[in-house]
Amino acid sequence: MARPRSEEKALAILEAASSCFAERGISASTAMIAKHAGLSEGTLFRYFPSKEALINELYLYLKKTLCAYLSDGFPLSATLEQRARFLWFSYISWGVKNPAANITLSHLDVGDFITPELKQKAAEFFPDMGIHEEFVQSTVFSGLNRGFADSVFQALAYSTVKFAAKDPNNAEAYKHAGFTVFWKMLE
Amino acid sequence: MARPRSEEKALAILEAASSCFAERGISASTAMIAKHAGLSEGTLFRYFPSKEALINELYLYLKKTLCAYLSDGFPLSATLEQRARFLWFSYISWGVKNPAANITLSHLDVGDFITPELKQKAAEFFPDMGIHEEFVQSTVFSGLNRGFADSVFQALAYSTVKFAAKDPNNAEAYKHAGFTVFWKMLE
Amino acid sequence: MARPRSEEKALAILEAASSCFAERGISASTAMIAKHAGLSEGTLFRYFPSKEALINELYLYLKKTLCAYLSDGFPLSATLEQRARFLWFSYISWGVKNPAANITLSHLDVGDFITPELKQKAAEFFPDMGIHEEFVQSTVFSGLNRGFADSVFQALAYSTVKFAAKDPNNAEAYKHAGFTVFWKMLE
Amino acid sequence: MARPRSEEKALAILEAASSCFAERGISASTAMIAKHAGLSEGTLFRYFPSKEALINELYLYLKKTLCAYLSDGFPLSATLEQRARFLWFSYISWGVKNPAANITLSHLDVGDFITPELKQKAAEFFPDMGIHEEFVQSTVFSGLNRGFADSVFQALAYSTVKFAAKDPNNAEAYKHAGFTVFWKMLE
DNA sequence: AATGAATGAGTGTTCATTCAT
DNA sequence: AATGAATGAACACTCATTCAT
Repeated sequence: MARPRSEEKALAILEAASSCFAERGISASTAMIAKHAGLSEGTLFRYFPSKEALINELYLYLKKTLCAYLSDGFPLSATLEQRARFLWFSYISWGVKNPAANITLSHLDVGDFITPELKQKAAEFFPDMGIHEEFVQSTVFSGLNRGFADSVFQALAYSTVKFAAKDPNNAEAYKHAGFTVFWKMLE
Repeated sequence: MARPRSEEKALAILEAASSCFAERGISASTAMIAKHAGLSEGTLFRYFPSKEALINELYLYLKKTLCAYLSDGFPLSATLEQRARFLWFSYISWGVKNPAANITLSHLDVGDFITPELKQKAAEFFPDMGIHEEFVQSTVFSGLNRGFADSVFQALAYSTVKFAAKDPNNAEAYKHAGFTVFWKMLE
Repeated sequence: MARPRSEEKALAILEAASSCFAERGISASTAMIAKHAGLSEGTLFRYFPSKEALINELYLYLKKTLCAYLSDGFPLSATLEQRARFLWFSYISWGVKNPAANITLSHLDVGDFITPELKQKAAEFFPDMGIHEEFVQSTVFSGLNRGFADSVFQALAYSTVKFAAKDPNNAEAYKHAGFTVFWKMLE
Repeated sequence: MARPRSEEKALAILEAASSCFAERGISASTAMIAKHAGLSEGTLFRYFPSKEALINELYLYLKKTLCAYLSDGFPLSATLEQRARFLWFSYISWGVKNPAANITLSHLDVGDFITPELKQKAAEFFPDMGIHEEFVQSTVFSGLNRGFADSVFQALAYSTVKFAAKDPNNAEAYKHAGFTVFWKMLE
């Protein structure tokens, strides 16, 4: 099952999977995904040996994409609040711009599709923004498993994106409320 | 008269569904659920006319159970902090004692399986604890859709339960961290 | 499986079966039939040992009922045309008054649910109206299996009832057209 | 390119459906049909998206086949009697040669499986043989719904085929008797 | 390398029939 | 005698995966 060369097709499948999973849940069929990608049913399996493998790769792909977005322009040497603010609003902005990706990621993060190992691996993509350390040393989370803060942060972000997307007129209010909560957690 | 329909079996199905959904997601099969409940496949459908109906009833059942747990001993006339504290620790305690129920509820609350109407109905089971109002009028959430605060609260609670259950030695620490965040949101 | 005494309930089941089969085809469920008869699912099987037996008894019941209707007032010693006319218009009248029975009988007569032996037995219920002989000796059907004439007659009658019921304004025209064809067959 | 979808298999399914429906009625299972066609259950649904669609296509297929048979050698400019005679004997001959098709068509024509629209569409396959007009304007049927004449004709033909097939020694006699009735209806 | 036809286990659901009550 | 809960085989249909082309 040597991976064929067309990176473009692999990407098309990942994007199609993201949008199908967002629309129909993880039970969206491989046939539907292949069709959305403009490929035939069998071809999908030349790029991903199984649906499970596709799901895993999709998880990594989405996290990488998100991570690249967050890194772009990140003010590494700014104050903590400035960095946190940048992180938060970038995160939400990505979610609002990529609703399918956001929904799919929330499905994948909540379900049992992704092994803890893979989640750990994905977490490592995130550049050192000097925030995690603050998080872990904050009054609230000090001494606890780093994943806990992540988990709370993500859940907060998913909810914020969901409500901002559903009620665009108040999007800014949701974003700021979310940030307020986030910032309180760091204090 | 024929054998009466047994409430016990309906409960067995609901419990089996909760544990199967927790383990396999909502796509766990009705056959698997029936087997876990110790019944034949057909019997499940005498108690619940469809999988969808089972899911809806399970949602109400779990919310009711949770609600009863929270109401038990609730200090109606205590200070806000005392009430919030009771609510939080009861919530987490229930989740830790009923991990399958907690996971299943998180699946149901995040997915599209339950209609907003049913969610609303379930929300009405909860006794008036004088907390919602504070929540909604708090500095953070004032003016926003009430569902947003709920959603954030629940996400926080689910994460807390998850980590407390996974790492029982530090359970207390997670619970207190979670409460701290919760309380900050109310201020 | 001794037949219980309540003849009334057996009749209720037969009538319910007739109306359910008319509405839903022979695949109407025994549960539905029992419900229409005002009985519980299991009770049906105390009166008829199986669905197949019910179908067979229903066939005989409907044919008997029809036959009694045709016999009522039959002018045994009138001319052939008068007898034929009476037979025809009675037949159609019964069908129009008992649409469910008519539809159910047409289902049973056309399918393979009823054995030829039973059909033969049912045919013998019909009183000697001195018409069959004419039929068999008519120019058209002389020398052929008596069932052939029956079959054609019934098909003609079913069609006539169907169209008369569907288009009541022209019911009389259909009846007379049907009779004309019938009469031509006897000449 | 992958294996092309084989017209042969679609035909095998249609033929299998025809024979299963003839034997067991329209409730014959898709599994049985697939097995008779020498295919797996799933394959049937690649050729026909649902049982209902299969039934509809089968109806059209059988009507088309019958129509092609009737058209072959039809003496378009002969006298009415000659045309009627050709039509009748061809019809019966086709039915006798294709007993399953004849039985299946009779089930489909009498039941509620085929929409009036589809029946209308199938009727249009039949070439203009200049007989319908005579039929509809005949003394007997003039002024009545065209479907009535059709219905009577078909019922007559189905009965004739049934008896001719069951009693081959007298097949000719049944055919001629049937034609006599048909012809009387046209006069 | 790409295709899509073929597969068969699996899905939610129905139903004739049995049997404990 | 009557009930209706319980059953499990059967149903129409889906789908991840394989493989001939």
